[in-house]
Amino acid sequence: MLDMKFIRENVELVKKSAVDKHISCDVDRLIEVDQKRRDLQQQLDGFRTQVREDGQRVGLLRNPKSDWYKRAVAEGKSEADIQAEATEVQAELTKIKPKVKQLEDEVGPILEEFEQLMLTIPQPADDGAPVGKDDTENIEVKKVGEIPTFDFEPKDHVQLATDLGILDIERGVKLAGSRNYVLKGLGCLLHQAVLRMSQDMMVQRGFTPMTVPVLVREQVMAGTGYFPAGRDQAYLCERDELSLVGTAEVPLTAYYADEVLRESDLPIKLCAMSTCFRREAGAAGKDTYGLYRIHLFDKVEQVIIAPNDIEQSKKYHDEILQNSEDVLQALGLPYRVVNVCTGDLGMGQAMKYDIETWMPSRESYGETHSASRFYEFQARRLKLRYRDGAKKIHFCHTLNNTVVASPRILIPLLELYQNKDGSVTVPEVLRPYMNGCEWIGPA
RNA sequence: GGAGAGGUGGGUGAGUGGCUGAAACCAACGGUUUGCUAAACCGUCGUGCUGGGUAACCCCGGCACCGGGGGUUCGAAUCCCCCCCUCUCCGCCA
Repeated sequence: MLDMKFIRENVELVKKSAVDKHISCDVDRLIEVDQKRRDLQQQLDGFRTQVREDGQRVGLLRNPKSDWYKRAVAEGKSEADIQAEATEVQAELTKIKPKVKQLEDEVGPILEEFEQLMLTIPQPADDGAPVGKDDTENIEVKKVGEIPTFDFEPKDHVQLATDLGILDIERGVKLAGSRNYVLKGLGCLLHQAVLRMSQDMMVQRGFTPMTVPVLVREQVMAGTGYFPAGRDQAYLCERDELSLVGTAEVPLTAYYADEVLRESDLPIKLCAMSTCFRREAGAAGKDTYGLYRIHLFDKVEQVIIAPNDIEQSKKYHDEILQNSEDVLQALGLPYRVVNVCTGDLGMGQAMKYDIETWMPSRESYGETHSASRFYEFQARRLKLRYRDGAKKIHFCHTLNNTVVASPRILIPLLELYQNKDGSVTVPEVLRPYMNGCEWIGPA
């Protein structure tokens, strides 16, 4: 969410940035509703002032112990006069009541519309983000690692893992429909090893590991920017008014919502391993093969809650990017980093780096990580604030990045570590997490 | 699921119809005192929206907010209704 004052003063900029992001929103209507809201509020405030002041007078005139009453008596007014005055004032206020009620009825829907509209205005992209229409216009920032060549015909991860008996897509679909799977045996252990290794790295780097709810309230989804626009992407448990999160970013970022932190508490660095649920609505027919686009996966996520300072935000953005790069380097996977263009940025993101890991079967880099910086966008929605040394309150800045998401990361991992005989070598860093297992062979 | 208690400012907690946006205490911040620490004393100390003046940091007003939403009343933290949440006991399950 943006500051309404900022929107009022930068209408054209806000409009343009929405166009650049390919997000439709009605800024003109917002300006209109805002004006109306302020006009009505002022009228209403005027009436309320009168009701308060005159109402108090009634009370004082009716109270023989009050100064007002004594003063009136001193001025020679009779008991009857005083009571008559009170009754008169009261009668006037009774006449005002319907006017107040009418204004209140008018302002209610306006306020509601105002709030709804505010939620649809995207965060303008940072100058550092390239302007572009979609992911084809993202700009490569760097490439790390060699793309290996095989001296045999490599298998894709589905073939490979199915042959090894560590992946069962058919029965996953039987249990839960398309885009589901079952990892078994060493496949399950490999999946968990990647997650555990990554989490340990984050803990070593000072991130507090958390176990968080993955079924959260509406406000938490809206606060992080996933609702209302992304509603169709979430699994809703409507009976309980809760939604399954698509990422632990949601509960982590909202953890301190509605609170005022101390500046000395910042930055707050959190990470969480959680299951992620995604409907993938509108993705029908896209990436239907294998473990790339699935409804349920596990992910270690990192979140930084930072002070309201653009330079620091940029610094932390680099930091969370580096953390994830280090995970890929530890795993020995070749990847590249792209600066995501405006057309591919989400609602609240000012800037985003995606990390794409080389996936032989796709003959391309595939997105495995997404490092976003939001400035105040999420914090405003969440009322996530801190008090500085001068006791002034500011909204925090928030950032997040994938540490590792599995099984998607198993696609490059399995494919790149496969051997001619159909076995897979376990990367060294993962072996301690797999009881020393060095090698996955046919069952 | 049943019974009871309760939700008030950063915290504890008073307040049952009227100068109460809210006592007191604690924490925090500023100051005095001080060889250091500590203590004592004085002062400041909610948030949001909004109007106006100098408009960067500032100053003066208005309104809203005492879990949420409705209602009664000239006037509601205080009375009534609905909902949510927390705690305790019982039951049930692990």
